Amino acid sequence: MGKASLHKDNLVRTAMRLFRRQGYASSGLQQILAESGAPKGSLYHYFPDGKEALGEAAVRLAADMIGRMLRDLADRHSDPTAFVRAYARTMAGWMQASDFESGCPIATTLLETAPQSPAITAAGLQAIDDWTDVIAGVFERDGMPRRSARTRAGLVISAMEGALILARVRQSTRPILDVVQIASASGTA
Amino acid sequence: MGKASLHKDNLVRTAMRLFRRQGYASSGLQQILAESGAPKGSLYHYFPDGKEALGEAAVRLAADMIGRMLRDLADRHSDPTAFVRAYARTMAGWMQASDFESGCPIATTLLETAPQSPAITAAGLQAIDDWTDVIAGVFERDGMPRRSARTRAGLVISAMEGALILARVRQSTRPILDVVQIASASGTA
DNA sequence: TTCGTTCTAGACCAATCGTTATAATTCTGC
DNA sequence: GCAGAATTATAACGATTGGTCTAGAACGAA
Repeated sequence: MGKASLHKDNLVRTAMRLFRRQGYASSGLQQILAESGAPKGSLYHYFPDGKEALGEAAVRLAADMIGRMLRDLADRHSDPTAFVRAYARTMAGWMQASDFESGCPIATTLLETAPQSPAITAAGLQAIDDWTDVIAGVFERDGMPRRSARTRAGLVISAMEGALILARVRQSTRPILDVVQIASASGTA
Repeated sequence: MGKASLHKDNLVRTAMRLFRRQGYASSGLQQILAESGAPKGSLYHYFPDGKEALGEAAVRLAADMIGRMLRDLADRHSDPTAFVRAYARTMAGWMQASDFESGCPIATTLLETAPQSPAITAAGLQAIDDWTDVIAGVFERDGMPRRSARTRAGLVISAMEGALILARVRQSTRPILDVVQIASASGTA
């Protein structure tokens, strides 16, 4: 047990990478197969429901990755501003490392499929809920009321998602780093 | 003169609508042709460079639409918070009217093509620059220094782009309406 | 009417799309 | 070694992809 099927993992990882860079529809199963190194016949064995199931798995994997990263940062930073700054710096680093070709690993897929594909949309919803929990927790821990903390967390996610779009178009990490201002702003009426 | 070719306009309009809802790669030229009502032979007559040129035109049309809307709201609202609130309400209305199927008319296309396609990326860059000008103008008019105003405008755009993603996934206009808080927040260190 | 331009139809291209079915292979427990 | 399950290869499916080419229809000006 625990093998968790190397080939299956490679398929999902490769799908995530390609969906992130070039989108869901543009990434053919052939390309995913080829770049993952998984055997041709293994795709429909591990994913009998085809591409949509692979898309869902890719979104779930991405959600886990980001979620783990956020939890790690939340453990190391009690101050919300410092936390969001670390978050922004991490994403900016990824963006730069990809030469501004890869942003959020779920945004493109979701925009192409939500809400038409229930499976992928549900996976995306869980991802956003999970991230919201973590980020709101940091604000709450700092004394912010629960409801405000969740709204603020949503704003951080929105701003980050948008910033990852602007960064690719502008070919600059500036929009990403500016997101930190959301954390330190005072609440509104 | 000024006919501006009805068929060409219909092609671009239809392309914008479809790219917005289902993405750039998922929208075939056949579908665009069919839904636009334009003659089959007219596509490559008006767009000899093919789909990419159509994508660029769609992005430019969308940029114009949003730009005009923003300028109209900027004329009617001198208070930045009121302006962003009106902006958010407009976008929320569109989102709801489309049954949460259509968000930003350029985001999906850009995520699928930037920065690989220089033409589409350039069109997207101009769009964002234009919107930034309008929004920053409202903040400046309210007394905010120019640099801060432009940064804040970028945050509003980022937050709105991200909120349009979250809205589709959540099937709720809440994330969009929350963007107004960006306008009324105090600046940061 | 005639000429030249603008526009459109239609056939066709090779390539790829996601998917299915069947058969062969490899692995695992006994 | 044998049986059965898990995995993989291969071929083919119909549909569609974006793009090209040629022929001709519709048009405007002289």
